[in-house]
This record gives sequence, structure tokens and C-alpha cells, in this order.
Amino acid sequence: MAGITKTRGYSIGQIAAATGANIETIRYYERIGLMLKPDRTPGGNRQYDETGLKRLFFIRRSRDLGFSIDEIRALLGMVESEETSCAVVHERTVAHLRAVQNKIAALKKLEKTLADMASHCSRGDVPDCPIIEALYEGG
Amino acid sequence: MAGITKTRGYSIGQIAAATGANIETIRYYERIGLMLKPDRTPGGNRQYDETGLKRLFFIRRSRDLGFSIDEIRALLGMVESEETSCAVVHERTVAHLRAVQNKIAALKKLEKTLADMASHCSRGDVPDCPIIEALYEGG
DNA sequence: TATACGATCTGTAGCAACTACAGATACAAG
DNA sequence: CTTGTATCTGTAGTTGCTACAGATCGTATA
Repeated sequence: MAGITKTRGYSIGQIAAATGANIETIRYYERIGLMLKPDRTPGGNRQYDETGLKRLFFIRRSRDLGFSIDEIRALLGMVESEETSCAVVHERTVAHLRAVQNKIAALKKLEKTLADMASHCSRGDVPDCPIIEALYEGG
Repeated sequence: MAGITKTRGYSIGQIAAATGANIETIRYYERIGLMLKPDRTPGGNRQYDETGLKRLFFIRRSRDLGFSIDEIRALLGMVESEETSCAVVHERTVAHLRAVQNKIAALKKLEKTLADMASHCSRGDVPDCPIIEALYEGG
């Protein structure tokens, strides 16, 4: 009688703790339609079931992997509709992978430029700083 | 008489074209105090001089290198104040470089995960997609 | 000189993806 | 039944812009 019956479901705080998401973020996901509207307790508190919990795990994991909200929306749509094939999911994943690789390439260039700039600096008390000069470059 | 006299300065459109910045962005930089308020024509249009143009080049270049507005504010402050040494600028640059390197490392991990996920997918019409399974991971 | 047309003007609202309140309830434990 | 924590709604802030609307400026041409 006093035990936590599973049928009660999970409070928003519980799924927040379980997934590492922040409560306000979960409500935000609901507002933008990424999380479905859960049941409520008689008092009006959100009550999630396994499905909701899983969906949040899916969203968090996808976000961690850098998928945008819109991409996640599309992925969830595919999961929902039985028609969509694994091939389409694969396509999207690869597209995202490419984007990540492009970002890495861009950041590497940037890293090189910054490292070069830093290496040219004597770090002394000189007022003429080669880093500053480099930042004015192009003018 | 009909020639473009340099003393007239540059319009916002001209410095936008020169630096590649967008006009609205320049006004935004002014609003947040990154660009200084320029002179105005009798009619009220902005008129920039070399100093303004150079400052915008500096800002754009720094942004391209991934410095945040606040970091640029600090860098510009150092340029302004004669007291600040090159060493401090170096320090900030290296700190930023570290941040970039950390981001690269994080993205590389992510890249690996995505590549692994994609490689496990047969790309067939199978409804059970290993990518989707992987996204549900943690639940 | 008149006028047409593009460039600028101010001010505000929107974007992603959250985060951070305020002020009011709900709920669980003692 | 009280206390204290958890949630509730709604709104505003964050970063770095971008995109309007509706008015005015500036200039090239007839």
C-alpha cells in the first residue's frame, strides 16, 4: 500500500533525473510538440509513462549527437510511421555525419590559424602585438 | 567637384561591402556598443572613417575565428588601453584555442559514434533500424 | 529643378534551443 | 495538519544575428 506502484507513472522531476534533461527543457519540448502531452494527476501535475520516458531518452541522445530539433522531429516521425524504411534513417544520419565532419574541418583550420597567431607572439610587454595585427588583417 | 572626396567617409553600405558584414549586423554591433557611434550626414545617415572601418574588420575577423562578442569586447578594450600587454592578449588567444580544441575533440567523438551507428545499418527496408535502436539507448 | 529609385533610417519581432525567474498550487512526509 | 519540496503557468532573458515595416535620405537622370 505504501510502496511506489508503477502504475502511478513518473513525475517530470523523475524523468528529468533519469535522462539528465532539465525540467524546463522538458516542458519546452512539450510546448514545441517534440514531447507529447502527458496525462495529469488530479491536481494537474504531469505523469509520464514508459513511452514518454523513452521518447525523452531518444530526444536527449539525439541532441547529444548534435541533431537539431527539426531533425529529431523528422526521425521521430519516421519511427512513428511504419512506412519509413531504415534506408531513409541511414540517409539522414549520414547527412548529419557529413555536417559534423565539415564542422570539424572548419574548426581545424581555425585551430591552425589561432595556433599560428599565438606562436608569433613574444608574450612580452610589447605594445605592438602580432595577434592584434593579425586580427586587423583584411583592412 | 564630381569626384568622390575621401573626406566624405564611408556609408554603412560601403563598409558592409568592404568587410562582408551585413548592414543590420553593423547596426546591431553599434547597438550593443561594439562599434562606436559614427558621425552622421546632415540627413542622419551614418558616416564612417578609417577607424570605424578598421574596427569592423577587426570584429569580423575575430568573429570568423570564433571569438564571442564578449571576448572581442575584451580584446578591443586591450587595444584601446595602452597599459595592457601582449601577454594578456596571448593568454586569451590560447584560452580560445583550447576551447576550439575541446570542441574538435567532442565533435570527433560524435563523428565516431555516428559513423558506427551508420555502419551497423543494412540500409534495407527493415523496420527495425539499428540507428533508431541506438538513439533509444540509455533507456 | 523635379522626380524616381535605391540606400538608410528607427524600431520591433523573429530564429535556435534553451534557461531563469515570479507567484501560485500540488503533493508527500512527519 | 503543517511544513517543505516539487510542479504549475506564463513570460522574459540568453547569443548573434536576420527580417521586416514604414518613413526618410541621397543622388542620378530627364
